[in-house]
Amino acid sequence: MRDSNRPSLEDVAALAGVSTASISRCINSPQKVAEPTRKRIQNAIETLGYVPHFGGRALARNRTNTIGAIIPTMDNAMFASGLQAFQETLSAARVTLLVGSSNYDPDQEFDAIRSLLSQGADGLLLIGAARPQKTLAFLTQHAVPHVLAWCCPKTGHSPSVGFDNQKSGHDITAHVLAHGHRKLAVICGLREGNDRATARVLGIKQAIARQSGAQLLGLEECKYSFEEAGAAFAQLLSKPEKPSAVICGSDVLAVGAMLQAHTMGLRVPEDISITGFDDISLARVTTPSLTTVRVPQHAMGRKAAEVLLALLNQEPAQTLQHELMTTIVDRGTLARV
Amino acid sequence: MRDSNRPSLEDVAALAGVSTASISRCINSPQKVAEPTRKRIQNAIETLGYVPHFGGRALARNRTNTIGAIIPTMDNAMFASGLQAFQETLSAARVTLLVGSSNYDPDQEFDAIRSLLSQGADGLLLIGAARPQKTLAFLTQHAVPHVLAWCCPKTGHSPSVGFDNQKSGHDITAHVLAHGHRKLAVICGLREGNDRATARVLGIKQAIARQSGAQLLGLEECKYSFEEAGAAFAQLLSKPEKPSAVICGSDVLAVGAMLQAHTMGLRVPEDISITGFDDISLARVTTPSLTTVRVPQHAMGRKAAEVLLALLNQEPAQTLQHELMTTIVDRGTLARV
DNA sequence: TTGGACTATGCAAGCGCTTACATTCATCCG
DNA sequence: CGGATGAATGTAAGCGCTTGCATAGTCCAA
Repeated sequence: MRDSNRPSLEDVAALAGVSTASISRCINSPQKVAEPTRKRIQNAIETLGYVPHFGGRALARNRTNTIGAIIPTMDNAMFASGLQAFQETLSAARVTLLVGSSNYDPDQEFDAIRSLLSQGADGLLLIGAARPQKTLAFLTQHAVPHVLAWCCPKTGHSPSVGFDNQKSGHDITAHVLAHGHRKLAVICGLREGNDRATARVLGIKQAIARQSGAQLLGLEECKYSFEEAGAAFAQLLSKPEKPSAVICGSDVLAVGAMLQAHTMGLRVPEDISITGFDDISLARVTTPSLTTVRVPQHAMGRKAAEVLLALLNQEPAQTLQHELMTTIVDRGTLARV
Repeated sequence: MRDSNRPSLEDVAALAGVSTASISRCINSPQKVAEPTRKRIQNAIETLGYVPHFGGRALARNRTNTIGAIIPTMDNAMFASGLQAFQETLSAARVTLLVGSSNYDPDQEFDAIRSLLSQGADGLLLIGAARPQKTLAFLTQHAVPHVLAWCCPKTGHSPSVGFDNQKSGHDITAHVLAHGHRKLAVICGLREGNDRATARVLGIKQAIARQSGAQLLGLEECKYSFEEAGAAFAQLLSKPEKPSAVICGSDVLAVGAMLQAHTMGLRVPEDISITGFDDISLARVTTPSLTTVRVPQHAMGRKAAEVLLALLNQEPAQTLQHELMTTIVDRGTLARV
């Protein structure tokens, strides 16, 4: 069982002629070891190519310096740069990132949570606030340090770093209304179990309700793919009364809609306006480029890491909810009517 | 030190009235435990909410069931879906993914390798084959099971799953030449330490060399950003002799070039043809959509995971180098001349 | 009835590291 | 000069789990 190749503390100790305790101290708090001994130990470590054994360390310390992130999927630029920033910040603090994905499925998320914890994650990054009771109970029972991101829950006592999806949904809609649109339609992601999508739609509806004369002609839910969004768009435009603007809950949806509009021979924004949400790189690239809501992904990822690290170090938290601001990026897909 | 909240094997054993060994067996090889005992143990586990301690397990088994992936950055769709497939495949095998990033910097990669290994990674996924001697020596010294992806090295004895970057570069260039273009220019990523970018350019040059009358008017290297690619494009077109086609080493570069072309009032492909590489979702979205090289990201990620898992399970490897095929996706940015 | 072959379970020795406590030794002050 | 002080190092007890081996029980064939 003992892997003869791998040097252990004991081997280093033997070579350096000190006890294992000194080696351990030399690695973890060098100032506790006298200069000459330290040098001798360093040498021994180098010659043997010693790397501390993770299991032993984790067992003794009861801490792994590992943090898990569970995101719906990496295959959507929506989370990519946030996750990248998260990882970089952790890495700077010598903490490693474990990744799991949920595919927007609460059960898969639950599995991933358990899996990452059983892999020793000291804490977790989770997307959004809504989850089944079972999951919440589990998090509570095991007292899992975690932070919620991409959302900004007004209730609950989990720390969070995110933005107000509802308000942002409201804002972009108000912006569309301010451009004179009154007949609106919406394409959003599947809302079940997805509080961000739900909140965005809520905000959209709210804004519409507040504007006299404005009406919501239709709302389609679909997965975050160009194809499904295209189909949803076609569906919305198949009705007798056509919207003048389609508000989308994500850039991917908006681009899918634009692609479909193009296929249908509709000009954007002359024949129909379309807005997105997230401001991923896609948004800059379409013709015309997409009017959308910019989400501070990078800042969110970094901040989430900071909050989580502070949590693990038992640093007193100043604030529980960190709300970042979104901004509307006016580009070319929203016309005045 | 003992975290009183967390139940240990011993607690479960006490509650179920069996020895810790039985619990362990019940978890790891249930068939070794009699039905009634198993039930009793299951119950005890549930009531206590027992989760095996990672450190203890890792120490006893000398294995973590964790695999590390080090990619240049997650913030580029180029790796996203490959990584997602990789993660999903691992997850199905109950293995967890650790992520590190290198930012295309060999030193950062080396750090990440050490960091992930010290975090107990049983194996590694690395992008590309070229790395400094120091890194190679480290991998050898520690006998790190690893697979290289996104490349297809003809030499070396590391298992790999990828495609032939040079051949693909050659192919897309031949395709451009077949469309009658003779005056070409290239935008590629920074080649130092990036064997994929290097190989692609090599293939491009090779194809040009093989075609009489064809010439490479210019080559610009830059980071994978729209802005830098745009600048590179402008630079290429500032020379007295203009290319009729610009071959780009990545879709991001190609899109940056297209954006810049648009700014400069050049029509694609009427005034200038542009090709990409990778076929990320961006490529479908531009107007016109991008003619590019499709890289089998998903298949590559899945296969890489399979190979790595087999490696860790000491399964005899049939093949060392898994070469997947790329295909040219003809869309709208390549004109005939 | 008895012994052999199994099966189910327990015992206890690690796995490699950290750390509280003990020991040693040099230093310094009264 | 003796003892108090404190720095440097060693000793050894875990941390929670796995697993080889020992033991106890069960069943069946001779």
